[in-house]
Amino acid sequence: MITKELNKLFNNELDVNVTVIQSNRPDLCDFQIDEAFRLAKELHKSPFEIANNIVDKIKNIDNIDSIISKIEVVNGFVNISVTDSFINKVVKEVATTSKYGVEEDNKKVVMDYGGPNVAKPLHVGHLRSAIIGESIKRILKYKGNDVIADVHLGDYGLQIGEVIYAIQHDGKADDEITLEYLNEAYPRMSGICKENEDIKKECEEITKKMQEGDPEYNRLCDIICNISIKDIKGIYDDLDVSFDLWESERSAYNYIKDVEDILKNKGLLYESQGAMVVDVAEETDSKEIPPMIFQKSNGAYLYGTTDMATIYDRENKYQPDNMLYITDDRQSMHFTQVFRASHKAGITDAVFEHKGFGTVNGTDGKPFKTRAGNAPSLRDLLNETKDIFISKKEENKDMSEEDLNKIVNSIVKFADLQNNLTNDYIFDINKFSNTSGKTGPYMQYTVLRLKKILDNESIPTELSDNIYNEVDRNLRLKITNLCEAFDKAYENRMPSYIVDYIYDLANEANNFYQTNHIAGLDDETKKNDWLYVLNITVNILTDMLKLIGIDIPSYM
RNA sequence: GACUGGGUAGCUCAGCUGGAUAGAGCACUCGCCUUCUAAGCGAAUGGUCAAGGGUUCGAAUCCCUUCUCGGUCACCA
Repeated sequence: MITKELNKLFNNELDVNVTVIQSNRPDLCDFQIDEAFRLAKELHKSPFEIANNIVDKIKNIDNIDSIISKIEVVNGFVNISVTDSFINKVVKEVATTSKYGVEEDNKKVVMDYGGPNVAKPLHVGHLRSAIIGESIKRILKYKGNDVIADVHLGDYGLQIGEVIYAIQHDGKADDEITLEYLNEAYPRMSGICKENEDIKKECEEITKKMQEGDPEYNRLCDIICNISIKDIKGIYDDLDVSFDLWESERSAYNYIKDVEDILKNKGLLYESQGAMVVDVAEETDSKEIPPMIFQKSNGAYLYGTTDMATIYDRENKYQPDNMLYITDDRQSMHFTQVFRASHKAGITDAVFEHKGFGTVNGTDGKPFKTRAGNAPSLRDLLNETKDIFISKKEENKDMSEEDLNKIVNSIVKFADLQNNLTNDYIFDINKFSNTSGKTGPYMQYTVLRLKKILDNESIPTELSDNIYNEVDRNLRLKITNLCEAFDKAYENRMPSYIVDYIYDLANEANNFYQTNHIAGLDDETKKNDWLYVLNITVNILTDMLKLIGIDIPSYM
């Protein structure tokens, strides 16, 4: 918030455009302006001259002494330090403004994340889409946008055909179709279809007939979906991941015909190698973008078809400004095709965004697999994390399920979201169960111990002009930097910027905790000031943690 | 092969729309619990930012080349 205010103030007064940024040399100053170097060429003057000029102008601003305590030119950089009273003024602004001063936006956004496949058990790969998507959704909402989140189930594809094949060949009665059976049948069939072309063809045939409305296949599909969705909802509930819509591939089938007509009317659909496709290549492409396959040569529809139909449906129902997808980055080609085809067809003019995240790898750097060869289930991972956490301390055995769940979530989410989401990462259960250092539990612990101080005190509403020591000052400065961090996360759709901010703030707060004791303070002003600062710190930490899906347990 | 994303401390990663001395966590070493929760705090150690060249006042960051590891490239999602 300080850089924003200084930028506004300076650019009103200066004849050149400058940008104030956080200092990267805190030993020298609080803020800096690097513009002199850039302007040197433009203005044909030396950077030193320009920097001095900027400083002179700033020094002449009315009442500037109340804001800036020191401003000087060092090696062409303009170094600025602000007064304690100005820091306190901004801390008060942050504390009393709605959403700590984060400015609102008002777009309508449809988000598509989670994307679990019915009949396939959730594995660690699904963790990423769920928690990254959930966090981005909360960030978008916090910014004031109208967000509609759709889990968008994969419930009508080949995997269902494969499982139906298994059910029929295993001679399973309806009541014998259980979650355990599905968890076993899908990976088995998936393996068989890779080896056996004939069986694969049969499964494809079943899939196609189901999509064409075969009553028996659709009845079995219902059974499979009901069982699987119940399980999926249970896990998402535990992860505190929620959706406004539970639409799916299957629900998109209602709109395929409409989209097909539009494509035909516009002459965009044509036959190629037996399939019906939409050409999406553009002249500026640096690589070949193959056409989007709308309908397979055997008549069945694909992921791209249902995605287009879904886009058509969303446009009709919500007229969103943006449609945002959170999936594995390996799907980026698919989305390029779908987005282009949709814009060409004119079924929406919404801005499409695909945020592709990296793959979860094992400690060997290869896609994560258990010894049995399949990806480990999400449920197992969460349980194992919980067990390891409980084993860390004797008292943990007595924690409530609710608190344990909050901690397991914080461990898993904080570990994931602190990474740059576009990169792959190595999944290591030891890292995911770590509770000290840059981890979720560290954040929760920080909040709890600060809260303990506030518990029996009344929270002051006034803040004096004083700052009492360097640690105190650092904490207050960090508080004033929330808006910048938030906006960076918002604009880039990257929760990791918020994670970084929370971690830095918690670090400063723990530093403060260690250095400055409030209990037994005689100086009432100092005590009030510190309570004020700690209170706003706790509030910010709590709210920002909430944005990455982390709640504070009652005790730890 | 084309396109694309990586290669930064022993390990896992930040930093990448160029800025002053490259940062965290884990691990290792040393201090700090009669004072609000030690799941904490402080200090120390650890780097040719894959290699080479270029642009620039300034490069981990931008450009080129090479090496190396992933991923994608028409009927899976």
